[in-house]
Amino acid sequence: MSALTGRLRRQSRKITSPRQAILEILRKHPHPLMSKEIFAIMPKGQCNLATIYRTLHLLEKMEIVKRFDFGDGAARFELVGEGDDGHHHHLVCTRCAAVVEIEECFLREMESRLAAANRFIAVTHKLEFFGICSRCQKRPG
Amino acid sequence: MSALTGRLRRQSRKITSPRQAILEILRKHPHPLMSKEIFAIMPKGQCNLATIYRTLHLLEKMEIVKRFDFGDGAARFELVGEGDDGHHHHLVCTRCAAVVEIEECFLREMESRLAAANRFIAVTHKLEFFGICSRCQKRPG
DNA sequence: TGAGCAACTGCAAGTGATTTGCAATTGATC
DNA sequence: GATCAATTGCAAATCACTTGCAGTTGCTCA
Repeated sequence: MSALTGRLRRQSRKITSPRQAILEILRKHPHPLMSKEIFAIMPKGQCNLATIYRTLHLLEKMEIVKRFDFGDGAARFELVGEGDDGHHHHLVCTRCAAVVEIEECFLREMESRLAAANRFIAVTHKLEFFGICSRCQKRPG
Repeated sequence: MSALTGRLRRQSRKITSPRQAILEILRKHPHPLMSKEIFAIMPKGQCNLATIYRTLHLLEKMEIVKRFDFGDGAARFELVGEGDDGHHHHLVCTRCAAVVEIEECFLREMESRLAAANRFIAVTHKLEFFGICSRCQKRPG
């Protein structure tokens, strides 16, 4: 935690109580969270929703959090580990939104191949898997 | 084209002029198009924007078009070929939005692996590559 | 310790993509 | 050509997210 606040301070950003609260929630919930969810988890009145959006934006730019897109129109964020670039993927249940983190990613090689073949540089990718989890398979609907 | 209208008719959907116009535009532009773009391409007053949204929704449900998400907040649609499921990926320039279609997809095997390992069924995936195209590399900014 | 100030925050209004209620219109069927 | 459900246009409503602005609050430095 102090490492994070250190990074903030180094860029002359302030350690405010909303920011601490947001980081704390992200640390306690090692899952992709939407701004709205962070807001709901947080004790009433501790911080404005707009501030959560602004903070997440800042933390993303500082590479302290990573943004994920599950295609439902709401961005989700996860804390990035020390020395990690946060790159990984998920398997998401389309019924209940349960999320499984996926470690392996063998697409780096394909990135370079695509970059060379199409004269692109700085190629990255976004990949998410979707399906129906075992619990939801048993439920009707 | 008649194959498409046939599919519409079979589900007791009507072949209306807005729908024909939309399908025609998608056929002429084999690239992912946003609703807004389809609206702009279409001769003024030929069809309402809301109708485009509704039509694309319907066509997607009927698997006549496929939805893609480039992470910029606007959905894009492509016509799906006959007998094809439309599954493929793109390499998108983050500066000028140029799009390269990517045929190969070797993730089907990984899908089954993930499904088995996590007890999911009906696993699919969304994958897009992003980078900077050669033209944009030469421009400042 | 406290003055000074840039960085922050809350609030409310604004965006931009997409959806929806409803009354008028229009294909498809007979 | 009548009939009727499917469609459309229009305007208002959503939803996630952003922004202007005036009032706060961490940090720095004397």
